[in-house]
Amino acid sequence: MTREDWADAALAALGERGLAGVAVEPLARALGVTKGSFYWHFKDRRELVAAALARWEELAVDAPIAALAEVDDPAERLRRLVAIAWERPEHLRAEQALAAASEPEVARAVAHVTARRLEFLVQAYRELGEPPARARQWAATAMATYLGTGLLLRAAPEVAPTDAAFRALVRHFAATLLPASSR
Amino acid sequence: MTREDWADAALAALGERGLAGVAVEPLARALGVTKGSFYWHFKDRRELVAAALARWEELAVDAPIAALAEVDDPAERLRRLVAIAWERPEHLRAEQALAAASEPEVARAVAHVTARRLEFLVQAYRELGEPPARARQWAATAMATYLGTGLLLRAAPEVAPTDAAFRALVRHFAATLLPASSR
DNA sequence: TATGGCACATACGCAAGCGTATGGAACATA
DNA sequence: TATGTTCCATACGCTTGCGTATGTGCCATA
Repeated sequence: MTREDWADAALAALGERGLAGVAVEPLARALGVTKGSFYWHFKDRRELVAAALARWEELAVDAPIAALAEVDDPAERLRRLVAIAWERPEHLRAEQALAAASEPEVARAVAHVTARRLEFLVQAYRELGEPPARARQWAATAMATYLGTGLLLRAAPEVAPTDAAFRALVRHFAATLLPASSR
Repeated sequence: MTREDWADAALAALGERGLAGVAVEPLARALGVTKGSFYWHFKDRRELVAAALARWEELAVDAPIAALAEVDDPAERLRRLVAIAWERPEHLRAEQALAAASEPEVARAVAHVTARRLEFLVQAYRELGEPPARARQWAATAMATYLGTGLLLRAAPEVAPTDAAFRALVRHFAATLLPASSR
C-alpha cells in the first residue's frame, strides 16, 4: 500500500461519488486496510485531495500537451486533441466532479488546469489565423463543449448509445469546433 | 417562513456550495430559524431536495419552453433560446452542481430535464431540415456547450471578463450552434 | 376567557467522518 | 538475539448533520 495507491483510489472515488466521496474511512474499507495506513502516508484529507489533483493534472494536461507538441499543423493538432480528449469517456467523469466543486483549493487547481488548456487552445486557433479575441472565443467554445460532454453523457447516456454513435458525435464536435475557413 | 422559502434557499445553496451544501441545520441558521421550522414543513432532507429540483425544472425548462412556444421560425427560436439560456449566468451555477451530482434521485431528475431539453432542441433542428441523426448531434452539441459554459465560467472567469465580452461569446455560441445552411 | 391548532424552539439520541494516540507484527540491522 | 524502523490496527474523543420528541408562544375561534 503506497501513497500512490491512495491517490489513485481517491481520483477514482472522485469520478464515481464526487468530492464528498473522497473520504478516508470509506476508502480504507474499499482498499481493505484501516485509517492507520492512511495517516501513515498522509498528513490529513487535504493532502490526499491535493495528491489526487496533482495526479489529475498529469493525466489530463501534461500528457496530452506533450503528445501533441510536435504536430506542426494547428488544424491537425486540434483534430487530434479532440480525438485524445474524448478518447476515454470515463476520464470525463472526474472532470465535472472537479469543475463543479466549490472547495477553494480544488477551485484553484481547476483554474490552473483550465488556464493551461485554454492557453494551448488559443495558441492553436491563433496559428490558424484567427485574431486574438476570436481565438479566445473559439477556445472557450471548445472548452465548454468538452466540459459539457461529461455532464451530458451522465444526464443523457442515450445521446451516444453505441461506440459508433459516440465517435460520430465526436466527429461532429470536431467539425463545429474548427472555423469554417480551416476545415 | 413557507415551504417555498426553504426550497428557494435550498436551490441557492445548491448553486453556491453544491448538493452537500443543502443541509438542514446550516440552512436553518442562514434563514435565522431552527430545524423545528424545517421539520414542520418537510418530512426529511430528501423531500427538500425534491422540492428544489421541482423548482429548478420550472425555472429552467417549463418557463423557457413556454416563452418560445409561439416562435414559428426554428432558427429564430434557437437564437432566442441561446439568448434566454445564457441570460443570467448565476443560473448556470446550480446547473452543474446538479448535473455533476452522483445521488440517484438527483440523477433521475437531471435525466428527465435533459431529455425534455434535448427533445425541444432536436425538434428545432429537424424543422431546420436536418435529418434525425444529425439533428440529435446538433442538439447534443448545443446541450454540451450550454452545460460546459457553467463549468468554464467557474474555472476561468477571465474568458468573459466583462458583460460585453460575455455577450460576444454567446453570439459566438449562437453562430457555432446553427448549421451553416441556416445562418 | 378557555381551547384548539399553527409555527416554531429546545433538547435528545444517533451515525459517520476526522484526526490522534498507542499498540503490535514483521523485517532489517548490528 | 537485542534493537530499531516500517507499516498498519485498534481505540478514543470530537464535530457535524439527521431525525424525533416534546415544550411553548400566539392567534383564531367559540
